[in-house]
Amino acid sequence: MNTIVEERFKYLFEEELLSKIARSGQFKTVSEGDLLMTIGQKISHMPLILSGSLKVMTEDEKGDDLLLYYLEWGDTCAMTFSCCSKKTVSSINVIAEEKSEILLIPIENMELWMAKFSSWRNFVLESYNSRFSEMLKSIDSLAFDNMDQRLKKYLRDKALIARGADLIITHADIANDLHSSRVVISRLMKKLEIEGIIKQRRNLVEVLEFKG
DNA sequence: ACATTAATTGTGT
DNA sequence: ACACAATTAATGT
Repeated sequence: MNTIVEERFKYLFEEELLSKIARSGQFKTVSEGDLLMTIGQKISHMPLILSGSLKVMTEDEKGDDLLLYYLEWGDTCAMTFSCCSKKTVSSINVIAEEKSEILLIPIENMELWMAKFSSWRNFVLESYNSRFSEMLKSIDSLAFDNMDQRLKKYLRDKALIARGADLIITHADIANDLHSSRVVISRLMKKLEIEGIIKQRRNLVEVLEFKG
């Protein structure tokens, strides 16, 4: 497992940090649908994603899930970072999108490494930044309520994560992730199909844009 | 292979 | 948003 940590982060971190990561990190594999973190839970570790992808969501008052963003390898959870200085509970749900390998780092190490390693500091800040701006975009398009854009982005992201154009998914699933209703998704999907952006059969969406 | 059923998708109001 | 029609996949006989 040392090897996979190196592979992923060799170019980001110096030797000393790499070995500390490998030593203090707790390796874990999760399979699709596994819950890594739920709202209200105390945060004791921050996850580094080695492979696979995770889905980060909040809940609204009604308990509906709202997708915030995906995490892929090389990412870390920005929300964890914002919580780590104070002892706070999670305000998000994190579930595995697919079979994934992660490394759990105790949050005590965060502050330590932040002070000691500039590469770590950069990594965390960078990650925090990009997640933050992604969330801003999400909120933006949510406010303007143009589902078109949101759906297209969703499909693109999804195809990227699946590393392929074929998504095994139903309209209802999409509607849940996007906080919309199945009917409007169906209508938009129909449009996209006519526009030649996607093709679909039952339980399958092909994103034509993503093909070699 | 066929019929039955369930789940997904399409459409009009 | 709702109801219903049409289509497709899953299952049993």
